[in-house]
Amino acid sequence: MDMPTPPDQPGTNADCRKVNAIFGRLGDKWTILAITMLSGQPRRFNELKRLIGGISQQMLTRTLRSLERDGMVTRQVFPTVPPQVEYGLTERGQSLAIPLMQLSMWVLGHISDIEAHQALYDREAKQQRK
Amino acid sequence: MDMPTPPDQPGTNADCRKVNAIFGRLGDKWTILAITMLSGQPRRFNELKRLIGGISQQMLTRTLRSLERDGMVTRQVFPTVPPQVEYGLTERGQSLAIPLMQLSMWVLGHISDIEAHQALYDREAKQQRK
DNA sequence: CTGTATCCTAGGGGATACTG
DNA sequence: CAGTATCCCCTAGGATACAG
Repeated sequence: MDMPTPPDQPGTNADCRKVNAIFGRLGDKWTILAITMLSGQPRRFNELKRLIGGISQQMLTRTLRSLERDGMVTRQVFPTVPPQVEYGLTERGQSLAIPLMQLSMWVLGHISDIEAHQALYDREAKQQRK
Repeated sequence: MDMPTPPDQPGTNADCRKVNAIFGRLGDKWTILAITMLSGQPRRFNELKRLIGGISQQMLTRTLRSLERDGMVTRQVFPTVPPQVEYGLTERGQSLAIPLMQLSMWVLGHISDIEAHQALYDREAKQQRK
């Protein structure tokens, strides 16, 4: 019984919020790459690391943990002598991969146009201020 | 003729990189919300601000500038006495909105499952360590 | 091989005040 | 009303060292 009006901001539709939270995940530096590399076949930790390329051990661990927490990825440990851990997409992870790939395709199809537009924009901006 | 092997990291497919870069944009705190609010009809600055809710003036400006730079959004200034600026989606912006909405639908359809899985995961993790 | 613990930095993002 | 300029904080993410 405290807040008169702003308990929930105007257009802050709860749905939009949630969607955005997940997009934040997907948009982080490695998540999409990881999902992509896992679609099709399960992969071992270092195999993933090589495939992704440029990711630090720690970030790969973090990324995979988050995905595991979301139920997107399974983690199976084989207690062999040098321990092996295999990661794979869950059903949910695979179903996510579908709209994800569609969006990826859109980006790939438009990326050169976008980059051209950025270059143009930057050129105009530079001229304006000097 | 310099670099023997690592000029481009292993799996660092250039395509994946580019897709990821755009996803970083989409995943930032406000971009998706802004695109969503602009789909359907153009909006004025403060109108957008109200609709989105919780966004600072500066972040709205930055977000819109980025979208403009990418050619997703148009900006039209009406030199009225209190200046008015209207933002709208370009054709490219509208075409992006399509796969974006599909992904949003996926998230909305799975968000409760995901949250449940997270809660479960957190509970198990907590028990394990204490 | 896989994972955790530290430490550190760059930049995203908020608040506020000021301008045309 | 729309936008810029400052200042400041917090956290994503890298490097490194260590452990099972």
